[in-house]
Amino acid sequence: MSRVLVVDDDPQLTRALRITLHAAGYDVSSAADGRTALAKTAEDHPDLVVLDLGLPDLDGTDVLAGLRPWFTGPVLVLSARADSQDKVGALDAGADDYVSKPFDMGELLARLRALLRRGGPEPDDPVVRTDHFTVDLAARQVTVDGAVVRLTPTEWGLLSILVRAPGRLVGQRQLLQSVWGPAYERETHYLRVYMAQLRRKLEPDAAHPRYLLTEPGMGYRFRP
Amino acid sequence: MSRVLVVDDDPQLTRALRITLHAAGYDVSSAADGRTALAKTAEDHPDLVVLDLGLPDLDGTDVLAGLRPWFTGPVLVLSARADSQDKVGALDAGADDYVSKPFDMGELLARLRALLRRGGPEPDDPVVRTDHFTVDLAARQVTVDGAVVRLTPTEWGLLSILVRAPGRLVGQRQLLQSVWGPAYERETHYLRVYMAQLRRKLEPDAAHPRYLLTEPGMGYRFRP
DNA sequence: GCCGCCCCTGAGGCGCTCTTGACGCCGGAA
DNA sequence: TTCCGGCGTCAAGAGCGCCTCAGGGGCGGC
Repeated sequence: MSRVLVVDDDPQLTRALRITLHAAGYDVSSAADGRTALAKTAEDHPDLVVLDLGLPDLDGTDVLAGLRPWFTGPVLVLSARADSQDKVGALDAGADDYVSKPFDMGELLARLRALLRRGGPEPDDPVVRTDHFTVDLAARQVTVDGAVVRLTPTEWGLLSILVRAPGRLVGQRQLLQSVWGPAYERETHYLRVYMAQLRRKLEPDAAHPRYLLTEPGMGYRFRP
Repeated sequence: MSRVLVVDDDPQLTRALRITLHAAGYDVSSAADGRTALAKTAEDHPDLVVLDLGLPDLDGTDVLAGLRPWFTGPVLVLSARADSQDKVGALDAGADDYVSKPFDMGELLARLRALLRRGGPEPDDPVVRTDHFTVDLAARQVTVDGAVVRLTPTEWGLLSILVRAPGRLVGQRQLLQSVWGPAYERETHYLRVYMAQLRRKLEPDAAHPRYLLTEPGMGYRFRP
């Protein structure tokens, strides 16, 4: 999960942010003044910094200036001042967003999500490779030994689910629900037919699958 | 110089934004409703979209939904509503920033700068070439074997989306949403008619497409 | 008002995909 | 051993998606 550094000198607000962010699934660290903030950012390399402008030792803009030359992640500025002039200053100093206090926690979280979505880490390598075939999830294309192989929509639906959970067992019910819909939970025969087709198209030896494995009574598993 | 698309149904505000943004050095185009917004974005591919949520034809969220699958630039949402719930909804629907009306023009400009700074320079090669035809996305012109070919607006909308995602499969829903609007998601027949026209105009052998490929049941793909 | 272009709609035909059924194999339980 | 449930394979029909061709209607230019 993403790591967030909270910089604020108000222990109460810091605590509230810690709890909320942690509950939202973030890995949180904090700093109470500007120097610590700079040091911790250099040390931890967080994915995002939440920066309060009112700090005891340094002006918030100075922290921004110290951060920006080398820190490439997004910075969200918190401030008690709602003046447009302050916002413009902070944004032009390198902040990516500016939220005035008091703020709504839900909105803050949404803004964090938006920032992380954009700047965030490359969303998992969308290409899955094995020794015999590759699956390009973004382009929706499958190649076997370098040659493009055409899949039907149903085949693709099945394969993409399995491939997105490499090594993990995917239950039959889950596969049927995702590909055919909730009404088809019991049609396990469909799975057998289409898994056979996928194996014929992808496996080097369809009779002895190396990548698309059956877990009898449970479901199927993609082994990279 | 960055290109900005302003989507708003209030002519007065649109005009004010046009003037201010132009004075700030941006290249501005505008749209007064959702359908036009989607079409213009697909055609012009601006660097940034300023989107008012209150539009006459579509809900602003629908426009966002139609944009997001393929438009990678930042979207700044304008809205008369300051409710946190609305902000969260828009941000999670894919907006990168949210500004409530009335707003300070200086702040808006600062936020635009912040968004564009992060989005970075668009290294998009505006000319796509194949052995048989050339698509100039900036000039909106297509040449086949050196001769200029005229496309209708709908044909161009379709082609430009496909050509901007070379090698990638583009779903029929996404194409219909982007070119015709969210209400036409099911009209797959439109796609067939216009793909046929594009093939007649661009492909060396329309009956056996080399560049504009059909993926039955899923969508279409441009193969460079 | 007339004309041309563009968009939408419909009918027909074809190929392919999904679905369904029948059958054999295998391992475990009775 | 026999029975049985789960799995894999093969095959065939129904139905749907796709392509082509053609025509009507709307809108803007002249």
